[in-house]
Order: sequence, then C-alpha cells, then structure tokens
Amino acid sequence: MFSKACEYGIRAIVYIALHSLENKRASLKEIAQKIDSPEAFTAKILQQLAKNQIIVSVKGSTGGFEIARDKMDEVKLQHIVQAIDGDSIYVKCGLGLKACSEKRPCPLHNKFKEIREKLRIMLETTSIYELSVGLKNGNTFLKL
Amino acid sequence: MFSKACEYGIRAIVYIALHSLENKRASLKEIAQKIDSPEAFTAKILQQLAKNQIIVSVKGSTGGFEIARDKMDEVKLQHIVQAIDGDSIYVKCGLGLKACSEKRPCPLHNKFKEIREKLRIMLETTSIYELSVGLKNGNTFLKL
DNA sequence: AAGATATCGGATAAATTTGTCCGATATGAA
DNA sequence: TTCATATCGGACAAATTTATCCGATATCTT
Repeated sequence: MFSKACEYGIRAIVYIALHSLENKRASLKEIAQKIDSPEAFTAKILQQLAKNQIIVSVKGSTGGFEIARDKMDEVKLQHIVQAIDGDSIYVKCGLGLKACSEKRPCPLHNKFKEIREKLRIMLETTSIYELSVGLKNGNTFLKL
Repeated sequence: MFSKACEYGIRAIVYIALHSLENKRASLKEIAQKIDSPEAFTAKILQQLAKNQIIVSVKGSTGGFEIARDKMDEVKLQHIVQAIDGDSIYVKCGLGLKACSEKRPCPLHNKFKEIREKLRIMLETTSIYELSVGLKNGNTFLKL
C-alpha cells in the first residue's frame, strides 16, 4: 500500500506529535527506537517532511523534531503520503495503464473507483492530531 | 497498489481469456505486444500462473496460453494477486506493524478497515470472465 | 526425420527502494 | 570558548523488484 519510507514517515510524525502535545521535542534516536525504524533512513524521511514544512527540525544539543499544535490539525495523511510517495496511490491506474481514463477505462477501473475514492477521502480527512490523540488515549499503538 | 508483475499478470490473463473465448491460443509474443509488457518478464509471470493452474501453457509450434471457460468463472482476481504478490495487500498492517491487530490496532487500523474490506471483496468476487467480457464488448480497454 | 516455432528455466543485469556511513554544520550548556 | 549533542547532506552499499539472455525442451507441420 504505502512504501516503507511512507510507513516510517507516518509512524514518526505521529510519535513526534504525541510529544509536541506535551511541549517536548523528539530526537531522531528516540524516534527510531520507539517506532522501530532504521535511524539513518528515518533521518532522510524526516528531512523530507521538514523541507515540506510538515514538521520542524531543530539542530543543536537540545534539538530534535516537533510539530506545532495548529499544524497537527492542518496536516492530513495525504500531505505526508504526497511528500514521500507522491500522489500515485489514488491517481495511478490499478493496472498501470497510462491511457486508462473515465472514458476509456481499463477492465479494473470501475471496480477500483469506489475503493480509491474511499481511500482518497480517508487520507484527506485524517489529521495528525486525530491520530496522535488516539495514541495518547491508549486506543491505538505504535509498537508491540 | 499492485506490483508491476501483478499488473502484467492481470493484463495478460484478461487478454488470454478474451482469446480463449474464441478458442484461440495467445502466444507470449502476441500477449506482450498487445498488453505492452516486457516479453521475457511476462513469460516468468505466465509460468507462475501456469504452475498455479490458473492458465494452461502449451509448448510447440502452435502452442501458447489458454484458459478454460469454466476456469474463467472460477478464477477471481484474488487468485492471481495471491499467486504473484501473495496476500499482503489486505492482510498486512497499513503502517507495517507486525503487532497490529484488532485488539491492539495501529493508529490507521480502523481507518483502513473499511477500505481493505472493500478491496478484499472486490478481489474475491471479480472473475476473469467478467473482466474479459467487458473487454470483448468494448466497454473496457487494455491499451491506448 | 527435419525444421520451424513455442514455452521452460536458470543465470545474469538493470533499476529502484531501502538502508548505512561519515564529515559538516548548528546550538545549548558548562 | 570549548565540548557534547543534535540534525544535514552527500556518497555509498544492500536488498528487492523489474527485466533480459540464451540454451534446453516440447510439439506441430512439412
């Protein structure tokens, strides 16, 4: 579904948001440990998210990553996926045909339509805040 | 969504089915040309589908690939995806967490549930016959 | 029987994704 | 100012996916 990079990215940002809710920064090392991801690889992904102004990175000895409270509402899953994987998930034809369109649909086009629409809406409406609150309340989990 | 291999596989089998409906075999070369896929790579995928008894391969000078009429009803998209990509699509956690489950859901688990269920049902109920008939009637297209 | 034309299957190569290493840079604290 | 501790960013390496090549094998036609 998502690439590994995107999986790590989402896991990381939810973890970061959880900490930002308590006005704490999360360091790369801590993030990678807690979400069980390769540290250096995660660093690249976080850089990408920082460049896209989805999170803020702070250098120096008390540095780390954070996300502002209002950004948590603003930023939807879609933005993260877009920043890392691009928009291929719900734009590309299910069979990989460039010419596939509403007018000249591939054999799977109409079968997929409803599913991809649901996916699109979900990604566009789910905020980081919503995800991090679920985690905070113990309703959801990031690791075993 | 699907791997390239799976995309080619689905495109190929629909093309094969279309020909089998007219009691004609489709050769590898013809298939690759018509569905616009790399020939040798497509050969591997078709071998895999043949080993899974989803299609029949016939060697020799009038050989090629075919699928029996009753198989077209029997074989669903799910079987093809399973044979090529495994069951990862709707089994794996959206965030790649092994420990994710109904009881300890990841932050995306419930958001994904409905979508994956829709996908699962679609893959389990869509037959090769259905897809090939759409193509035969000119309602759907495999190439530009 | 011989030749033409298929698929088969193993080895290999290219491309992409995933992951690592390390010196450079920035910043807070002693 | 110096030191410890962060991220940054470019080069590099491993793993996986995608794709190619070619000799072996099978089978129809002549």
